[in-house]
Amino acid sequence: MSPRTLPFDPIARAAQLWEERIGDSSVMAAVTSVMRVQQILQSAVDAALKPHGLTFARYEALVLLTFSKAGSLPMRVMGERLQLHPTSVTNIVDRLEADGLVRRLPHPTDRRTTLAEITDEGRTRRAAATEAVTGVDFGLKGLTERQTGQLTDLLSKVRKATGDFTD
Amino acid sequence: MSPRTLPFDPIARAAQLWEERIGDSSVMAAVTSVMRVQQILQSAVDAALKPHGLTFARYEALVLLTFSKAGSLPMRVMGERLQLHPTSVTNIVDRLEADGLVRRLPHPTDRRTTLAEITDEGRTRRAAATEAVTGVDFGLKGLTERQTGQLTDLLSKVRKATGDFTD
DNA sequence: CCAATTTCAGGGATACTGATATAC
DNA sequence: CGTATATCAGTACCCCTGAAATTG
Repeated sequence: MSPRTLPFDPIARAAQLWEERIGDSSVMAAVTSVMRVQQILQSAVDAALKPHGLTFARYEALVLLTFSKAGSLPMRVMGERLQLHPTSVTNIVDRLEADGLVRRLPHPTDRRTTLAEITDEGRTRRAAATEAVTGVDFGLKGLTERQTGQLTDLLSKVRKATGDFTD
Repeated sequence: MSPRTLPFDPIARAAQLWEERIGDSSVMAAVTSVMRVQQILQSAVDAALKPHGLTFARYEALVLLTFSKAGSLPMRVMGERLQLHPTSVTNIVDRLEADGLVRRLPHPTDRRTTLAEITDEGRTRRAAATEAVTGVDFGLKGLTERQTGQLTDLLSKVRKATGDFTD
């Protein structure tokens, strides 16, 4: 495996060269930074969830169902909220159902739609997994509470501008 | 396909419920935001690169080689700079070489290592791809230049705190 | 003998396309 | 009839593990 630490900031170095050869580097540096930090967070979260048999995507699905009033949601709605492709929802619910964390139910009035309902075991697993990920701060380090909020705010501007939501 | 736009911010809503049921939500909101924005940027960049037959990972490799003095680097070094697994470097160089954008060369003194050298066609492709990605601002919208810099700074704190680099 | 570099085989995760069955 | 929901088959991409071959 490659050394995990470089003696310089590779993004800052790339930005400098980009500036000399191509042009303004601020957007490129920001985008590359998001990509890299996402990798860091993803691997930290996945490592914390692995002992619980969950990936981040499946964990998010469990959390979403936990927060729903009836403990169940149409799969289409899950896809909307989690921004997942319909086939990805099918796959995630498949795995969760195989592990007994979720149960498929027919929708009471619309027979096209399928509800995914969290099971008792799913709720237990979700609680344990939450302890695991919060215990490592989701892999997020180096920011004050205020800076953490600033990061969320900046990213929400991006999400809003790209049509992720309106309000 | 699900509607691409929700009439509310799903992360803000999740954060509110998290706060009521679990506890402080600032870290969870920031991490979820990074994940979501990364998806948005990745798909925007990949869409811009697709007509040029490149993924973002392969594009980054081309840029790295373009910036190197000799137009070539040991594959191990590419992995370090791009934070890629050795097998991922092999795969990426495989694809680039199959497209004639990169060439494998023996290292002059260390016969264990292989150099990847960008070809003339690779340089041409890299330039065209750069126009494509900068033309859509790498998918990054909604931030002023100053906010873009703030985002990079905040994320660099995270990268440094997690050992991505030292300086 | 041990370490470094690269490759290969194989598996896991997610995203997408296109097609299908069912139901509104 | 057209639309919506979910599934399935197949593909692509990237990551990782473990093992091997070559060389330092």
